[in-house]
Amino acid sequence: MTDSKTILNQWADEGEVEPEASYAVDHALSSTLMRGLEILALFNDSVDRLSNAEIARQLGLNRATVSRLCKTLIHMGYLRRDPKGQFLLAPRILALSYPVLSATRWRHQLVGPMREIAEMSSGNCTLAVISGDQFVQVYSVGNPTSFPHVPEPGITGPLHRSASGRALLSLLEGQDLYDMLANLRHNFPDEFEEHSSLTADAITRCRTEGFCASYGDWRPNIVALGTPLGKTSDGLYVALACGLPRFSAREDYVENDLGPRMAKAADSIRMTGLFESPFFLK
Amino acid sequence: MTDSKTILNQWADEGEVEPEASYAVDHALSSTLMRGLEILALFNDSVDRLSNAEIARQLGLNRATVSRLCKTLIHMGYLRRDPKGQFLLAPRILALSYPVLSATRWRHQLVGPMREIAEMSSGNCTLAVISGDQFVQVYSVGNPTSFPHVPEPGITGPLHRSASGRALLSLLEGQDLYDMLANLRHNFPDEFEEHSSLTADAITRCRTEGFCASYGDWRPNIVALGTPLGKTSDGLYVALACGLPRFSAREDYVENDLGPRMAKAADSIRMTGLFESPFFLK
DNA sequence: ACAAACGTTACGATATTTGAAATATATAGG
DNA sequence: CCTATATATTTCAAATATCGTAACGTTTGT
Repeated sequence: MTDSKTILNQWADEGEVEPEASYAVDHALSSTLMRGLEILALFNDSVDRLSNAEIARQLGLNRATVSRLCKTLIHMGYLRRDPKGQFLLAPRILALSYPVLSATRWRHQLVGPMREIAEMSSGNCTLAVISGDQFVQVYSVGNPTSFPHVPEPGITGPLHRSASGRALLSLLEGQDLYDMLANLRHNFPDEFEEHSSLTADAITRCRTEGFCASYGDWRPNIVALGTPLGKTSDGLYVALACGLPRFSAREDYVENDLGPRMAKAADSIRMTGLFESPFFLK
Repeated sequence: MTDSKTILNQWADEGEVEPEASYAVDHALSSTLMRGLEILALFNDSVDRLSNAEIARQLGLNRATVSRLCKTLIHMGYLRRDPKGQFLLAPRILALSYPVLSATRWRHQLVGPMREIAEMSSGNCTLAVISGDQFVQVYSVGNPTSFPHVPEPGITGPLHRSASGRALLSLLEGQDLYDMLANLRHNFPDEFEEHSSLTADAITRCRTEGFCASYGDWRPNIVALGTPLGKTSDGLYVALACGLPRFSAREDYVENDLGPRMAKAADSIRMTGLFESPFFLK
């Protein structure tokens, strides 16, 4: 424990990441565009429709401003209105994602192995990549009904607090990892501290044993295993994870059976040459 | 043929749709936001990376402007740069889609029937909804490798020139259909004329026989069958389609075997009560 | 029926965005 | 290797697009 703390501190202890930026309004950025995108990002799993006033409240904007921005978003086809006048995301928003999906054709080759993992864990298996300081789920197989959330492409989550995320972090090397951790610490000061030793352990474990486990660190009722895959030719870091309901996950089984098997699956996926091997395996 | 022309003309012949708008800069819309979104929309199946200059050229913007907008998009996490400095969509863009996908939970109940259709046609089966004047594919099953494109959520296509689109059009009633057709004619004058009789026939056929066929009207080498499903509780029009390579699609088989079977499949899907039945079946 | 909350439009002030020009960096060609 | 061309970013002042106030019309709820 002290050991792992030390490792993490070594990596990302002192020093401000961005001396002053990030909260101050950066005059090199376009605030109108940001606000428009922030409106789109307000929608999520549980909030699928929003009123003008609600948007204004949440973003601290004037109602008139929101009205105009939403009108623009509707004009562009990314928003629609329900009969009551509330705003909804329009399906056309999927079109923005299409190029990302079609650029990850390699994904299809992982369907087989992922199915196997999902079956052997009686849970689901997901594929995630790093985007910014989050992981983004790109694909998933398995039974969705047994989960509190809907595992679909586009779910995002914290890199330092989930099995997927930690497996992804383990792929970062030297300065890259340092920067990312510093960034995470900066953005989630409390949370980061709370999970720092678990995160450090998980990273180390991914590198030595090929997998890591999270017992509800992110979604309370889900036990997850993560395993790093590598980096694609266009620079995406990729990891696999599998998740199962907490009640059906005996620790002994997870650590000594499922974990090693996932590591093995990852090994054989890497054999295909789809990814640049992690630095710690070279 | 003259018959079908008449039908269509009846629906949407004379009259300008929007007296003057649509090309003139609408001062009620936010141009900065539009430009930012237009940048994201430049990416597609074949164009996965763009330079600043290329973006500026395509959108007719100053390079400095593009630089700032892209910086903003990167800051928001929706764009990234490759080693050469070119811009790429970041996976985080998938996160915008997630609420749309998770809102269409009913989709999971169609997986079974869709698999069957894909198998019996030795092609693929796709689920599409209307968004604006396009259809958007929401889900697909089947073998992707035999196709020239990658069938993934997010593909968009023309409502008047594809089996999916025509099946969706058949669901629109009265004024709604009239408006949509007028809109399509306005946006694609030549194309619309060229396909008008086929479109009219297809709509009629969907309503009477439950399906329509397109022999390469959209993707030249693909024969597609479309069948209307209905309207979801939150107002989305939904249709199924199946596509197969042209060479393996004998017309007799398509018309007299596959088509009726798709119509039958659609019927039994409608029995589940997931959708509000089409007006022409009430 | 009234009050309160909401959504949209108009309009003037102003803050944000824009494009030109300059700088810096990269790429290609001779 | 150097020059020439293309590209990306920054600065800055001008301009204009955006914002918020206020007013209006609607809806909702008491």
